[in-house]
Amino acid sequence: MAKPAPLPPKRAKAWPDAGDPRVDALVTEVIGRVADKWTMLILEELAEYAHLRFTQIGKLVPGISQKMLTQTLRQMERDGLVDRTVHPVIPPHVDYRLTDLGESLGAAFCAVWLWAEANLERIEAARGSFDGRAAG
Amino acid sequence: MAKPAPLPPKRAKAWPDAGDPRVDALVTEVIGRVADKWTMLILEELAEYAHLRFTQIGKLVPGISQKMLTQTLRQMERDGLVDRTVHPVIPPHVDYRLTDLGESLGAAFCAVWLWAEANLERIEAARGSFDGRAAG
DNA sequence: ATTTATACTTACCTTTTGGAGAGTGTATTT
DNA sequence: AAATACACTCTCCAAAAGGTAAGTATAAAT
Repeated sequence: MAKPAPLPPKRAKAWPDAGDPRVDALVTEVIGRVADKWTMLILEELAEYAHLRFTQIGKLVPGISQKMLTQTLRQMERDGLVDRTVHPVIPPHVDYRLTDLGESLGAAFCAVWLWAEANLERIEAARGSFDGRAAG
Repeated sequence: MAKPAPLPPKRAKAWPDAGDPRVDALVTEVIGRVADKWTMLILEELAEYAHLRFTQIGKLVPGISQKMLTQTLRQMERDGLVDRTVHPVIPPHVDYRLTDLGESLGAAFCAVWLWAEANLERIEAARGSFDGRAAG
């Protein structure tokens, strides 16, 4: 046949419905911004310690560079996830803590974290069998 | 002072505890892999339609290129999130559907999706006030 | 006979991401 | 007198992500 296949019927929805395309685009953008490696790792540390200073976060998050630390914290601040408090003393003293919004994201993302933890073995098994099939 | 500041006390844990560093690293890797833009968008479409073909997904996910579509689907298959069924006919016919693992990730990620949807306005407001402060 | 549908792969090129390392300014510690 | 703590910023460079466009094979529709 040289005619495009029609879409199958939708399932009963178990997912927030894709309504307004502008809202969808924004949601997508927000998720893309928020669901990244460094943001999640910093979020976790701040969820654990309530308030931390710049260099402390740098030590707690393994492998992060100063550049990424600054950049990620600025983004999180801009998005309203963290509060940044500057104490104008010498040497400088800056505290970071989660806002209510940041806490609620932490709570939501917790489910994904738990999923990853709970399904690590299944994922590794799937990869093993996939790679086995591919490589022979 | 020229001595490093000590860490503040930990809070009561509301987060899955960071235990074994190897598990942590794997969880982080899995989250980094799984929580990306295209994976999430494809996941959503497959959650909505149960089974879809390659070009159908391409049309449903706005802006995705063939390359990214193939690449992301392969990764999802390798990680055990989707099943790929090839019908050896001409022209080729390939169906994609979520596995149980994929469905469960969709369920977990749903909370983040809902969070983003629910807090869009707060995020935009935060950005507006941040940018306002910065630009003067 | 030409176009279209299907599900890709491959090669090339641009954009984005991110790491390394040096610089800033001052006060306390050694 | 020299090093350290702090919270960055800036520049340069390498690597990774990702887009575009062309190619593949074949049968059905026009």
